Amino acid sequence: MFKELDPLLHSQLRLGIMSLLLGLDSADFVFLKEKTDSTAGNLSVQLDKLSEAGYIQIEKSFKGKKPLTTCRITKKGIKAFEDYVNSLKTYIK
Amino acid sequence: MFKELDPLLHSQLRLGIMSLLLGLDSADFVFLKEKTDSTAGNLSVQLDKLSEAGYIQIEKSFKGKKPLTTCRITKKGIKAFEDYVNSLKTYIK
DNA sequence: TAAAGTAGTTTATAATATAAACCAAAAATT
DNA sequence: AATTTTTGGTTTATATTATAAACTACTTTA
Repeated sequence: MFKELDPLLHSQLRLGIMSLLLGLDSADFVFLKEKTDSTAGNLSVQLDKLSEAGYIQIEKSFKGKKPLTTCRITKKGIKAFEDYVNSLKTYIK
Repeated sequence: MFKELDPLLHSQLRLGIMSLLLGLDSADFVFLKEKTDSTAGNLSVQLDKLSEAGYIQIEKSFKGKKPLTTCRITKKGIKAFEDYVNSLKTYIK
């Protein structure tokens, strides 16, 4: 009947992050924060969860003197997103 | 960018309930429990929430000697579901 | 008549999302 | 040059949620 919805992706903010990353080579913390209209704290936590699940890869460096957190979606993340969308389709016709 | 996802519908079980009710005139508790593969407790709670939001209408009666809980989606519920699906589309392309 | 099943509700618990508070460094202001 | 503000985050606390467990009331079956 209905397929399970990956709880890691069934979250507004995490889904937004993944949606953005899917269409880009990479995105940094500030960009994601602006596009998802989230608070830094919430974003930080959700990025960690996606990273721990292996759905994204996080690289910390510096841009000049400022910290720079760069995120990329992984193959596993792409697969998970696709599966999630397919599962969703069992609910929305 | 991304539209808000109605938190009342952004829940696996409640979305499943609404999805079922959308395609039927009505459905009873036992039917919904089987189709959504949920526990009675969880189903009871989630039906109440949908009902309190005005997304469904619940009617309690008896079928012979057994209690019968019949649910129907309301116009408001249909609208909310449609809005939810449209919002989702901003995330899944 | 005792045990098991049906159709639920209520309550407790675990997980989640989110915000608030915090930190270190850099940049801007006085 | 000292103080304030901003930037780019992390950590911790809180409120909400989902879920399961426990319970109720009645019915059916053995």
